[in-house]
Amino acid sequence: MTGSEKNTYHHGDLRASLIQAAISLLPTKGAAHLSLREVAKVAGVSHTAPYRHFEDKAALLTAIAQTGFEQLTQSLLEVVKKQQNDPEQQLISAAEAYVDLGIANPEMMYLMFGGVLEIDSLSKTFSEKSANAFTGLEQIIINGQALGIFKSGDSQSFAVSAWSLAHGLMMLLTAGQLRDIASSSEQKKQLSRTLAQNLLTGILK
Amino acid sequence: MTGSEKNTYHHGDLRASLIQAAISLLPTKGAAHLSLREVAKVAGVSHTAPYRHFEDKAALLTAIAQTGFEQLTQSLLEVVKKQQNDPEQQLISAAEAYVDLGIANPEMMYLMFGGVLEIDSLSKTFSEKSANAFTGLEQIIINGQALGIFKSGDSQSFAVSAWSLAHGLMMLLTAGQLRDIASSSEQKKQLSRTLAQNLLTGILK
DNA sequence: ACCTGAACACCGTTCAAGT
DNA sequence: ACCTGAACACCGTTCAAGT
Repeated sequence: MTGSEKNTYHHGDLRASLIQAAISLLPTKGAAHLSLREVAKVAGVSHTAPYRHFEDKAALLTAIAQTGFEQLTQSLLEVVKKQQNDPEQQLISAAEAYVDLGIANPEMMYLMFGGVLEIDSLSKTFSEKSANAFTGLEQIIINGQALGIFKSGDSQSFAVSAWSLAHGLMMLLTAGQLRDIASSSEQKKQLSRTLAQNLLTGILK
Repeated sequence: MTGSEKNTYHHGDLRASLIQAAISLLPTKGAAHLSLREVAKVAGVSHTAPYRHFEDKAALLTAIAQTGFEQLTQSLLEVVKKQQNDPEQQLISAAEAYVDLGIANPEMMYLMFGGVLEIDSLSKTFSEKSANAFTGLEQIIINGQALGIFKSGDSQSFAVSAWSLAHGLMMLLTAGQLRDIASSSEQKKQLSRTLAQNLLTGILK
């Protein structure tokens, strides 16, 4: 018992255990109905123990959302690396990765983007994490412009366009608004590629 | 007292009064923290009275969300009518109207799209109301194709593209994710027009 | 330093009872 | 038919107390 085992239950890194417990409950309970007391129970501590590690429930939820933003940033970075020097394909794959994440973790998406958390509470998380994801997108655009593949001009508005398109599709799919159009995972991913293509080539004749 | 006044407080149309009370509380309390007991108090009835008119809290929230979908559908219809036979301008104005609604009612957007309600609970509302909004969009596309302004081809994917773009931008703005790029209402509306333009003309050279 | 248990002010929901 | 009040099983949060 010199450290090879977590000494007992309540010890080690309760903060991390609480985050882990909350993430495990998220898919079944839903972002809107996650209870701090149940998280504590799953972590094996009393319902007041979390207050030594988080100021309140919102602080715990923010910590969870942060892991979601990290996941999102990482998926996008992987996509960019795998399609080196093909900005067109990068944009299509980025949209697909975004939709993929929503399919896999709908309740995490609601937590990150559904207004569960106050905007101010997420401020720091956003500035650091979701800005990174956006910067990745902007780099794809700027690179594509340098290669002469994309139109020159307002790179920021191009990046916001791509982000909005992918984000909107992901949210509409997650909320079930497009279930008449795409129900299976494969249909959803196909739709994300088609939409990215539409943004690339435009719909004007 | 032959009908010119609502007989007393608890009478007339409590169902409508409850919906009205809930809508009035929505902006300040937030979709995530609206309490049925407080709605009842504002409506001037006991906290159990709502159960004569709604099966549960979710049913009340669904009724509120439905008014949101009606508002959305109506704004889009107005836009279409005001820009008759100019599908390009219709698409730009539709995006702007969508963003406008989000600016005016952020908590309503969270209620409609933020995962507060179960998908099944919204099923009927969606089939009837948000399908209408989408049908309006599709009509813009089909009309534009008939006029030779838009590319021929998959009109449905064009409509979903426009919807996703507007929806994503609105949600990102509402959640504060784009506050470094657009903070004032005018900047947000400008951004919506720019993005619609990007979708129209494409970003590929 | 870290955790517990009692306590408080809230919830949503059910049900017998009142008019 | 419609509404009320008590009751139940939950919440988030605070605080004195334990180790």
